[in-house]
Amino acid sequence: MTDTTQDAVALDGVGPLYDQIRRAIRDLIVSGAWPPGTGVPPEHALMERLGASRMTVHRALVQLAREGLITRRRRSGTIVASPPASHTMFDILSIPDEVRGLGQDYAFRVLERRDGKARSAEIARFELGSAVEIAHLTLLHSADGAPHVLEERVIHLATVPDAATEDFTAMPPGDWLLRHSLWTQAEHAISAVAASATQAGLLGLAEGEPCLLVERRTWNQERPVTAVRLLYPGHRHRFVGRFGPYGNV
Amino acid sequence: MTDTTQDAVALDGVGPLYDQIRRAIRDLIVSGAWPPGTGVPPEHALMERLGASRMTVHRALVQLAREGLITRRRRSGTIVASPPASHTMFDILSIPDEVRGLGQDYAFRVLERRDGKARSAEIARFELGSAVEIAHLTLLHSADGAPHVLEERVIHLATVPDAATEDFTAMPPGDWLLRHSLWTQAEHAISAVAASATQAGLLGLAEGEPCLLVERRTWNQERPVTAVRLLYPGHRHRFVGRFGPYGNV
DNA sequence: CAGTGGTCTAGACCACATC
DNA sequence: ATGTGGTCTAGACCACTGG
Repeated sequence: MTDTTQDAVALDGVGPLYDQIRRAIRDLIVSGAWPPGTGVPPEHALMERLGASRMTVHRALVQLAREGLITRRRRSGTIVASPPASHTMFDILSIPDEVRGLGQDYAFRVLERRDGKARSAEIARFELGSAVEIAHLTLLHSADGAPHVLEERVIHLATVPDAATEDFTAMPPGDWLLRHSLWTQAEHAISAVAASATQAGLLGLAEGEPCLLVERRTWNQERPVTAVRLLYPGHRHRFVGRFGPYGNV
Repeated sequence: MTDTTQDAVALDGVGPLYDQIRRAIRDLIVSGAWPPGTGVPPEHALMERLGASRMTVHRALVQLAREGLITRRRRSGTIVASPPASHTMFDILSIPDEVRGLGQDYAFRVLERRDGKARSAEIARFELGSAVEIAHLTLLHSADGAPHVLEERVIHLATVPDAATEDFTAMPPGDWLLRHSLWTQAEHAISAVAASATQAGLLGLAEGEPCLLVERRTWNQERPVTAVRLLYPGHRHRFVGRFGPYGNV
C-alpha cells in the first residue's frame, strides 16, 4: 500500500468543511496522485491533520465511498478504488468483456493506424481542435469469428503520450486507455445510420443496413483523452438499461 | 399544503435507524400517500415522533433530498418533490417538451386506438403477460408540421384504470401518464432498425431507412404501467448524455 | 486484542427566508 | 422576529476483522 503521508490534503476554505475535505481527497485521486490501491489515512489521522471532528471527516469519506472513489472496510481501512469499468447504460466498457460476457470468443485486428497532426476529415468527424497531435486507429472487433463492431478512434497524444509507442497488439486501445489513463468526463451520443459500402463490407452487411452508431469522447480535467465511433450492426445489438426515476437501482 | 400528521412514518427495525427513517418516508412518497407538494414534518417533529436525534433524522432527509424525492428550504420547510421529468440520458421525457426545446412547434395525432385484452402480436412486441387488459395506441408526433417520432404504446388498465376513459386529445398519453401515474422502475432498450413500408410512409422516409428504436417499459412497485416503442428517423436524431465515471455530473 | 469504520446522541451556532 | 434547515463538535458505544 502506497504511503500517503507526503501528500497534503489541502483545503480551500470555500463551502462547508466536509465538502472541502471531500473535494481535497477527490482531487488527489482523480489527479492520479493517489492511484488505485493507495491507502487513505484513517479518520482519526485526518481529524488531527485537518482539525475537524470525526463526524465531519466521516461525512466526507462516506460520500466519496458512495461515489465509488474509495473502498472502506473496518479494521483494514480505506483505500482508493479502481475506476468502475462500466456505467449505467453507456459504459466505458471493455469490448473484450462485452463479447466474452455473451459467451463468445473475442478477437480484434487493427486495420489502420496513422499518427500525427489531425487532418480535416478527422477534425470534422471527431470535433477536434485544429493541429492537435493524435493517433488515429481503425479496428474491427469480432465475436466467434464474426464481425462484432467497427471502431474508429483518435487518441490525444498530448494527454496520453505513451500511446505513441504502444502498438495495440496485446490489447485494443479502449482497454489500454482504461489502464493507462484517467477520465473524469465523458460524452456519449447514439444515433442510427446506414452502413456505407466500406463499413458494410467489413461488418458483413449489405450496404444501407441500419447500424447503431455510438460516439464517445472523454476528458480528464478539461484535457481531451480520446474520441471513438463504434458502429454496431443494428439487427444484432440492443443497449438495455434499467433504473428508477430517482437514480439507478 | 396537505396535512401529513395522519400518516404514520413506520419503522421496520431492520438496518440503521437513519435508513429506516429514509425508507419509511420514501415508501410514503412512492406509494402516493404523500403526493408532490405534501409537507414533510420538520426535523424536530420527526425527532420527537420517532425518538431519534436530530442528526439522525437529518441524515435521512438529506439523502432523500439528494435522491430528488424531497425539496428542502430553510424556513419554509421540506416538501415532496415532483417526479423528475427526465433522466440522465434516456429520459422519461415529455415529447412535447422535447420538440419545444428544439424551438419547434409541436402537434400530435392519435392514429389508432383499441382497448381490451392484449392480442398475440401485442403480447410479443411488448412482452406482455397473456390476457392483460390494455389500451393500445398508435400516435404520430410532429415538429413544425414534419413527422418527428412514431409512437406505439400499451397502457396497463389494471394499473391505470383512468386511462380507459381518457381520450388523449388534450395531451399525448406519455404526458398524461406522467401526471396520472407513478413509476418506480423503468427499462430502456435502444436499437437501430430499418423502417417498414408503413412506418416509412408515416415518417416521410424511404422504406429501409435507418431509424432509432427506443423501447421503454415502466413499473410501479412490480405492477406494469406502460410500454412504448418510439421510432425516430435516424438521420435526424441523436441522443446525447454527459457524465463522469463516478456518477452523473 | 486492538484498530478501524458505522452509528447515534445532545447540544450548539449559524444562515436563510418568510412573517 | 422566528422557525426552518445546514453544519459542526465531543464523546460514546458498537461491529467487524486482521494480527
